Amino acid sequence: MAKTRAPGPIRAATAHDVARLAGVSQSAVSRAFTPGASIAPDTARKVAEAAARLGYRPNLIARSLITRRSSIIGVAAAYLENPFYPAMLEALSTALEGAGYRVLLFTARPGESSDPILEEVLRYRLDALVMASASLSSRFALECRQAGIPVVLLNRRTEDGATSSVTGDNHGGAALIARFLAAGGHRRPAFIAGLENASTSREREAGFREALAALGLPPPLRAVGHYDFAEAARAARELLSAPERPDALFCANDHMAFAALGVARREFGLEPGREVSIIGFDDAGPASWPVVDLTTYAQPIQPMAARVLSILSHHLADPAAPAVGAVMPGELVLRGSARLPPQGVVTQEGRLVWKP
Amino acid sequence: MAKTRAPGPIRAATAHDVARLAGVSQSAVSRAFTPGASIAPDTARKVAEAAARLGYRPNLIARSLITRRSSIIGVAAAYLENPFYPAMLEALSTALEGAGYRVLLFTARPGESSDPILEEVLRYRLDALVMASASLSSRFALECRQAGIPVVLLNRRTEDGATSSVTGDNHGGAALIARFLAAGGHRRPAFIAGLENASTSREREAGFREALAALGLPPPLRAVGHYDFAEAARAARELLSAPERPDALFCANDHMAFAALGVARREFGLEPGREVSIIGFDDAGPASWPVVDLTTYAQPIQPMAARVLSILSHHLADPAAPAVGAVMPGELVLRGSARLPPQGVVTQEGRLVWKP
DNA sequence: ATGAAAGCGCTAACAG
DNA sequence: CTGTTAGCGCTTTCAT
Repeated sequence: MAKTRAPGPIRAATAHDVARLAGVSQSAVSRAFTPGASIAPDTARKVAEAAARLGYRPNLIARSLITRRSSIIGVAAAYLENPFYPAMLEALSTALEGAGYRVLLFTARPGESSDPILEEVLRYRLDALVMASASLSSRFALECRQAGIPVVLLNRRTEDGATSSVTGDNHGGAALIARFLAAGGHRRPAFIAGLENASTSREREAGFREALAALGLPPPLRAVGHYDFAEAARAARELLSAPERPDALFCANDHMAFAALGVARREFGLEPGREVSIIGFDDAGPASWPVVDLTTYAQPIQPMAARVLSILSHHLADPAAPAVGAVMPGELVLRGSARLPPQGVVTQEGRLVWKP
Repeated sequence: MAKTRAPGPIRAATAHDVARLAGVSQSAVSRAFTPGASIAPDTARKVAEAAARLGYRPNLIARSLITRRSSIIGVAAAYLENPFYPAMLEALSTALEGAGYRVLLFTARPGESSDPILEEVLRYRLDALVMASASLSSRFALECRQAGIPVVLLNRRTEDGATSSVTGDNHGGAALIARFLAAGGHRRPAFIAGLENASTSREREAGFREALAALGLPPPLRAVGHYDFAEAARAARELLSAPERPDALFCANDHMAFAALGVARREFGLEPGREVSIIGFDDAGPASWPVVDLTTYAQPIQPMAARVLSILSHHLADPAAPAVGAVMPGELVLRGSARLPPQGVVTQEGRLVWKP
C-alpha cells in the first residue's frame, strides 16, 4: 500500500529536495539560483528542471538570515486622505520595486507615536526606512543609525539635519506664490498654516512672509488648518469673514485648499479665481480635476521618489556617509482658482506655469 | 590598551550575547521573549535587564524560519489615483497591524501582469495575500492555495468564486440608484462603465439595467470610461452630446464621476443636480468635499477591511475551509449632484441617505 | 524551570 | 566547477 503524503499544509520544496531529484549537491542548487555564481550550464539546467517539477522557490527568509539583508524597505506613511501621499507612495513603491526591494508599509495612526510600530523595523532587520509624513523621534533615528539602518525622510525634515531628507522647495515655492499674487494685483493675502510643528508648513510660511515683506506687502492674515480638511474649512471661514477680507488665500497644502475652495464658493458666494484667489501646494491629483481646478505649486513626485532611492542606495553602499538634504524644485501650475498676472504666464508641457 | 570594537555595521546583539551577560542559557532568553513560556520571574528580570543593556531585539527573520510564519501579509494595490483605494489601504493596514501583522505592499504596474511580483509572495513565505484592485490569474490563486497561502480578493471577485472575496453590494447598490433616479423623475439615464472585464463594473451595470427594466424605463445609454479619469471625461462628453441628452449619469465609480462632474459643468454648462444628475459609486473621500459634492453609493470601508481580516483569520486557522464571498451592504448618500425624489430622503448619522 | 542539542533553509568559505 | 562543512539567530523537544 502506497504511503500517502501527510495532509495539511504541504511543506514547500527545499533546496535539498531539488538537489536530490537533480542528483547534485544542495549547494549546486543554491548556486543555480544565485545570479553571479559559477555553475556549469548543464548542472544549471538539471537544477532548473527539478526545481520546476517541484515548484521550488528559494526561501528568502533563510537567505536573509545569512546575508543579513532582507531586501525589504520600511515605508511609514499616514495621512492618506491627502491625495498627495498615495501618489507619493505609489511612485516610491514603484521606484523601490524597480530596484529589487519590497516595501513594508507602516501606517502610523495619527497622533500615536510612530516609535512602537517602528520597533518592528529593527526586529525585521529591514534594509532601510523611509518616513513619509509620520513623525520620527530623533531618539529613534539615532537608534536606526546605530543599527546601521539608513533613514530617509520624505517631505519632512528635522531641525538638526542629521537625518537625510528629500523635500520640495518649500521656501522657494511659497516665495514664488507671493510674487505671483503680487504680480496679479493682490493686496491682502492670507495664509492657512498646516501643523505648527511640521517643517513643511513652517518653511512655506516663512518663504511666503519673507517674499511678501520684500515686496512691500503687509504680513498675511493667518489661520491654522492643521492639515485637516474640516479645520482648514474653519480657517478659511474665519479668514474670509475678516473685516478687511483677504483677496488671496495661500494654503500650506492642496488638501486644505480643497476645503477652502468649497468654503469660498458655497458659503461666501465668492468665485475662486475671480473674487478671491486660492492657491495650494503639492499639485495633488484632484487639483487638476476640472471640478476643482486649483492653482498650486507642484512638487515633483517622480523625481522625489527617485531621489529617495538614490540617497538610500548611497547610504546602503557607505553606512558612514553623511546625511544629505535634497530640495527638489517644482513649478507653479496655473489653473482657474487664482487670478493671472499680466506677465510671465507660459505654456510648458501642455500646462500653464508662471515663470516671472 | 583596550581592544576597540570593529568599525562598520555593528552586529546587533543576539540571544547568545544576552544569555552570556545575564548568566543564563540562550534558551532562557528565548523563553523570556515568548509570551506563554514558563520561566521564573527572577530569570525573566535578569534577561530583561541584560537585553535592555545591549539593546537586544529578537530577530524576527530567524523566528520565521523556524515557525514558518512571517506575520507578514502581502497586499497588492494599484490604481491609487482613485482615492477609494488609499482609504481602503489605510483601513486594511490598520486592521492588519492591529492584529499583529505587517503589510508588504505590492503596487502592480497597471497593465503588467501581477504574477511576476507575486512570485515574491511565495518566496517570502507570506502568511496571506490580499488583492485589492490588481488582477490575479487563477493559475496563481491556485498556486497560492497549494502553497497553503490564503488569498482574499477585495472589491473584486472571480467568476468561479473559488477564491474568497469581500465586495460592496454592487448589484444591489446599482439597483438602488436606478430606483432613486426613477423616483426623482429621471427618464433617460445613462451609464459609464469601468473596465469591461472588471467584476465591479459588470455587476454594477447589471444591477442598474435590471432595475431600470423592472421600472419600465428604457435601457441606459452607455459609454466606457475604463476606470480612467481622462477616458471617463471622454465618455461623459459623448453621452452628454447625444441627440436625446441623458438626464442622469450613473458612473461605475466615483473617480469617473469626478471627471463627469467637470465635463457637465464646464463643457456643457449643466449644473449637476439641477440640469443633469450625476451619481457615483464608492463614496471616495473627495465625494464629500463641498467643491465636489457627489451623490454616491457608499461602500463601507472599515467593515470591509475588518471582514477581510476575519476571513483571513478563518483561513489561517483552517486551511481547508471553503472560500467565502462576503458582500457588504452600503448606503446611497445624497449630496448635491443629483436631484432628490420627493420621498424617502432621511437623515442618518448626520448625512442624507435614501431609504425608499 | 532550565540547559543541551538539534535543526529551520539557505549561503559562503573551503578544499578538491 | 563542484561537494563538504559551517554556521545565520532563533524555537523546540528532551532530559534534567
